Amino acid sequence: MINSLDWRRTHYSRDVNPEMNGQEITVMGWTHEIRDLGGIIFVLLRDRDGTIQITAPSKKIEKEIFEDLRKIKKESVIAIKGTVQESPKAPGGVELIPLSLNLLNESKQPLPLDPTEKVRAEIDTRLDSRFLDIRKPAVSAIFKIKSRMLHSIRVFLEQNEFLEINTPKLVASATEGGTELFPITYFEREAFLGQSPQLYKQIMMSAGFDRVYEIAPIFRAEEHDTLRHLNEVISIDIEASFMNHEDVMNILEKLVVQSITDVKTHCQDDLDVLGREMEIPSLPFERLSYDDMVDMVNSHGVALEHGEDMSRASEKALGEIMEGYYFITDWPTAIKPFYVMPDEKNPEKSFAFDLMYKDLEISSGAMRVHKHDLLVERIKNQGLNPASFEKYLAAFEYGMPPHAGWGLGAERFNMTLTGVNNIRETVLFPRDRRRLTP
RNA sequence: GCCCUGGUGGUGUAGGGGCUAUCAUGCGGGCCUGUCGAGCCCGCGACUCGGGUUCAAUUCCCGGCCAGGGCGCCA
Repeated sequence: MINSLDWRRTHYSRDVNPEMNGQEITVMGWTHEIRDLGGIIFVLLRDRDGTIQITAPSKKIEKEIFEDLRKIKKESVIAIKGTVQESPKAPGGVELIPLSLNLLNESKQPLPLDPTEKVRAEIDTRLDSRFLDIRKPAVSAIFKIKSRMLHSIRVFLEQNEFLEINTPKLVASATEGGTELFPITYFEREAFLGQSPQLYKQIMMSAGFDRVYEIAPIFRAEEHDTLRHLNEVISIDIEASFMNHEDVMNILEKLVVQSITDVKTHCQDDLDVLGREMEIPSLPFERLSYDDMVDMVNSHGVALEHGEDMSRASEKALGEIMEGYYFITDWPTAIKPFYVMPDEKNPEKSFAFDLMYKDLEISSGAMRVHKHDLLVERIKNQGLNPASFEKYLAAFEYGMPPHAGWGLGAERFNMTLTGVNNIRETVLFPRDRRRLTP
């Protein structure tokens, strides 16, 4: 038996088909299952995209390979050189008859969880041994979809003339208000992990980059403990000049539809593994005003005052009424951040919107205040100190164009694509209230 | 942060004041040439921690730790 990487993979399991009958190939991966029937051994070799059956009849292969094969432990890393054999009895109508076996690395036993899922493990156990958990097709499917989702979003934004930017995640100020920040030590000073690229992407509007996007982590030190919050998530942010809230809503809904279409086209196998039937939503998404939303929630038996932010109960009620993706618009100015532009005709209401999927908020955005004096007034009204926004406010004094933007939660969007109900499922190594490893 | 529930072999579970602690999967060994949740036989492996009640605690009580669920928080 060989034990070093002096071969190279010629095919992934999914590339092998019955038409390749007789061809000699090399596959590499993990031993998913081993069924030793005495005179014949079946090994399921799993790689990134599937499995292929290695079939070893004792009479037809070298005795040494046969003996080595029967000793291999589950989840070991192997490479097999073999001959493709068309066979109606094999899964997928094709199997590989081994000519040579290369044990690249043996796995310890017993395993901390079962990658074949005969016995399911709890999320906590799974996250502790995430490397093994992700070997399961139903888990890796989520991340292949996430990869495609992010790819399609980048393609869409580039097609629409957005420039990718990178803004700092180490920030000085804890004065943006709202969420709790994670304090860190920055040499002799205190600093924080960034909660949002909001202020920086707005500054870029003044810098003349009139369409920007960033896909990057944001950090929030909230002690929340729910299925839809984490302390580190990926935010997909855009900001665009010479646009209002309607313009960026149009961009957002088109982006969502294009991304769904792309995932459906390229990740059908992964969607199948997840048992996910994807429908491509039609455009435009329904626009529901905040006031109408409150009335609908109330008439569904859940109390919500006009002017109040949504409770979980009201989100759930709305999720029972509304289908798929929809916007909530015309939010009360008072419950939105200072940089959101009030409607000049009715300053109680703002040009802010949320994008919902059933009962889950996946994005929020707005047309922004671009006039310096109004912005200062809004900062004061929210009990914040304009002095701590000095560097941000300066960008508004020398030609800040009107602009709008939004932030889309990558994991929450991924949840709507994959149908998983725990946001932890959509992050390789999630960070929540208690978990900081692996 | 609040409320509820739980913590039993590697994993997932049943149970319960004293009995060899149940089952599945797994792991180790054996048999088996078409398995595909393979099958059959033999074996291995566990009561979260501290304190209390009791003749006796894995079981009851209190506390800690950890986890699951719900809510709150989430510019």
